[in-house]
Amino acid sequence: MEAVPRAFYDRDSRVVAPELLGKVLVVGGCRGRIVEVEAYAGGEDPASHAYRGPTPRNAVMFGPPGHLYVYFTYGMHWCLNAVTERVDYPAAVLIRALEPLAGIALMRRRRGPVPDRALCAGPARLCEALGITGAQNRGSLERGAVRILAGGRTRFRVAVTPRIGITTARDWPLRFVIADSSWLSR
DNA sequence: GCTAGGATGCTCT
DNA sequence: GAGCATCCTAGCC
Repeated sequence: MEAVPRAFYDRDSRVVAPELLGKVLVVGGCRGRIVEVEAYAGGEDPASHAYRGPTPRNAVMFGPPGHLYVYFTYGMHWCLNAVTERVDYPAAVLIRALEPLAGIALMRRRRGPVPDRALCAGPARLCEALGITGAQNRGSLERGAVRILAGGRTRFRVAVTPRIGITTARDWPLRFVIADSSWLSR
């Protein structure tokens, strides 16, 4: 199946985020359906890493859409974003949970003894399950080692909630989930 | 089932 | 030096 084209990402992150639901993320032999995302919306979003302007860490958010923004947090965890919007406008969508589809034995080995329900239910958990680290930062989602495929499920109900794990702009309704999925982070 | 607290180090002030 | 887009374990219902 074809990867989602760059033009898909070249739109408002609040539009791209719900449209990523149901699509399939591929890394090597591992695949998972995207069931939970959060939008981080450019310079006007005080919860965004890019809110205070460009830094070495967030530089990729100011670059072209359709690339990976992978950052390290809490001293031990990696999290994965898809960069959206035009060059110089910093926005991204955080991938928060996947429904494991393929490569599940490898995911279990990487994650250790956790129930399958927790394999990819959280932004740092899915990065560990898929072997994603800062080495993948700036990679192309269209041509790189980590890709998102066009197509996927489209018949499901989308629920919108506040974002998780932030303190500023906590109430903005920018978390999107497949409502009846049993693979969500909470 | 639930909550509280600790791990651990990079990033920016 | 403070804060962090998190996760896991221990302890207690």
